[in-house]
Amino acid sequence: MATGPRVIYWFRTDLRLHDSPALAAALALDPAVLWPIFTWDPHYVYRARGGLNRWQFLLDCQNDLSESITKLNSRSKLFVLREGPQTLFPKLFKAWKVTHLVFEKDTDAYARERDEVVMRAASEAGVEVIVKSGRTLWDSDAVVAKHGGKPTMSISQLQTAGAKVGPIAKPIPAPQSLPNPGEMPVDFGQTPPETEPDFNAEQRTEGDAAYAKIAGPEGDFAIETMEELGFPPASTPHRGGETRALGMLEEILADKKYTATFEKPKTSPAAFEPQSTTFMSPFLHFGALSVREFYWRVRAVVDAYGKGASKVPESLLGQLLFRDMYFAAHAALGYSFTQTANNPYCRFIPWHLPSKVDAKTGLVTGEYHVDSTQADEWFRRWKYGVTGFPWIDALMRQLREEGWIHHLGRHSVACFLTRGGCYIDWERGCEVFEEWLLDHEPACNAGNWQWLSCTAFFSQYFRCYSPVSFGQKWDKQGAYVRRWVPELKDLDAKYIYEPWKAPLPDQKKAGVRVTGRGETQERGVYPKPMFDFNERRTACLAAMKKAYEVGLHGNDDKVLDGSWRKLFAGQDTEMMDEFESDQGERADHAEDDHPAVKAEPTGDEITPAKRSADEGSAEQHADKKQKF
DNA sequence: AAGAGGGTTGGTTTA
DNA sequence: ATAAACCAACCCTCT
Repeated sequence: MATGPRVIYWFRTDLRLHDSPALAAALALDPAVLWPIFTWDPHYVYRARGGLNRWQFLLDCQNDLSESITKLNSRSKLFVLREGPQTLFPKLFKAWKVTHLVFEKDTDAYARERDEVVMRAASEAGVEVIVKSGRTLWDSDAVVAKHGGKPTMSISQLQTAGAKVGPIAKPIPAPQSLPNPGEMPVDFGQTPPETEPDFNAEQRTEGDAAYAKIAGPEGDFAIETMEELGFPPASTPHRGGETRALGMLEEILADKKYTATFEKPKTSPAAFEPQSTTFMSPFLHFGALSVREFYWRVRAVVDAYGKGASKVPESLLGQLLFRDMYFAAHAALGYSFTQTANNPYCRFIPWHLPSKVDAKTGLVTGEYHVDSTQADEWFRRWKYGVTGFPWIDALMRQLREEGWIHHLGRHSVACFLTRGGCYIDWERGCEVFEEWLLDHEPACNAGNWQWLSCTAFFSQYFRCYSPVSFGQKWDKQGAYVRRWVPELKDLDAKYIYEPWKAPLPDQKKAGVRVTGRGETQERGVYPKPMFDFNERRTACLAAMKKAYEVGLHGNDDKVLDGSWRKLFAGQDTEMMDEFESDQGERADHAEDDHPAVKAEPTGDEITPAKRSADEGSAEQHADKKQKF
């Protein structure tokens, strides 16, 4: 056996060979053997929401990386072990006689906990751990330290703190060779994963064999397949991998004008095939593209372009700064950054469908209270793209099928679900994005939902996206809507954003009937709008004004113990209805009150009569509130 | 210290 | 057709 360091390089969200400070540090050890491994972590398989499209994208990234590793050393590849890292590593350290464990830092709240456990085990086993920052422009922990331990809540704060950390590191070239892997005995017992609760059970339709054997079905540490995971095929046309990412980057950079003059607010959310933005975000998420490689390559084009180049924050480089801002905010706050409860920086708004919070841990459980069956119906119609507003429905359908929509499209649907329509908790939308986005990043997703819902980062709640006008501004003829809502593809452009206004002869001519509430899959039927948007906008605006006046934040005692309701007493605006513990009380009034909002188990069957009774007028809600 | 100005990305009406 | 003014008015930073 060769002497020298016996190194595990643990790949996680850094599925690349180029510009990897952690991989460079591993190779600098001059290892006698180096095992590039990936551990199949039950947390992501069962406890985090992950849609088929993102699983496919991950597998693409792993396969591409593995091939690239094999090109550098025909005896090596990405070795995948099917067990949680917390239990696996202590066994690997012994069985493989490991001297060093090297990985890239991950500041995600779960990742930190996981890595703490692994590092403790390494310390007990006498294994040296090397962790290098490589996922962001600046080490997020260093940014936080230079920002007084506080989360970065604006671009200027991030820039100021970043400047104190130092210049953004220049990218490191990919290695030219890799050491051989050592022997890989796995004659120890496999610790079975916790499979309950399983947030992804619904999509696991083909029989879960993810953990059947620690080294995979053939015992060769192969990369998983969708079949092995129990998943049907993904629907997205977008494919992952470092090779693809670097190829796409070259194409972007080749268009110097596009790269240098990019202004995010001027890129169209209605553009498709191709989209108007770079589509680099899913690759950044999995680390298939280094953000510093992206930054410095763009920077070179911008610097050479000279006058006329766009500026931070609208520019391409500005977009990368936002990403670092959210990462540093998350690094500072941990789990509380991705929820309202116990988050001092997140405004409390009494939205419908609030998260259930575990009283012991203070963390959201992944379930929510149905305080209003009407709101729950709106939420489902929003999620599945049958709101009756074509612009919103097109976006949600593209998101579901492809795992990606333009940033401004995300603004539209997020505003619509929260402060500009449904008045539903941003955490509900955040969870749907978590499931469906290829580029889902816990920090960026939560941060952007807070931004759009005006609970943090942004507060001009009177700037409200119209589900009609905003789409029209970008796409008068409605090509985007026709692509994603084919029921409407032949409708006159006059009505494409408001099909309910189309006279019957026009509907007939276009082969569509605008009717119902999206409950049917029938061809040639498109639902009526689920509410009068202008009415809802007015109600939401008034409610936001009230919530801002009350001025509570997620960590306020009154929020955590429920006594916040007193501060909203007697007001006449939209807000969270009573639920559960309050239910005995509300039952007393239920008979003579408003039947449509009576607490019912998941009301799929809301009659039209009920619906009109509950159709969210502020007066009705006021009436109801005063009784309590 | 009060007030102006800025804040990646609104909508509608009027000139 | 484009641009400015208005809508009703948020928070934070800077001077």
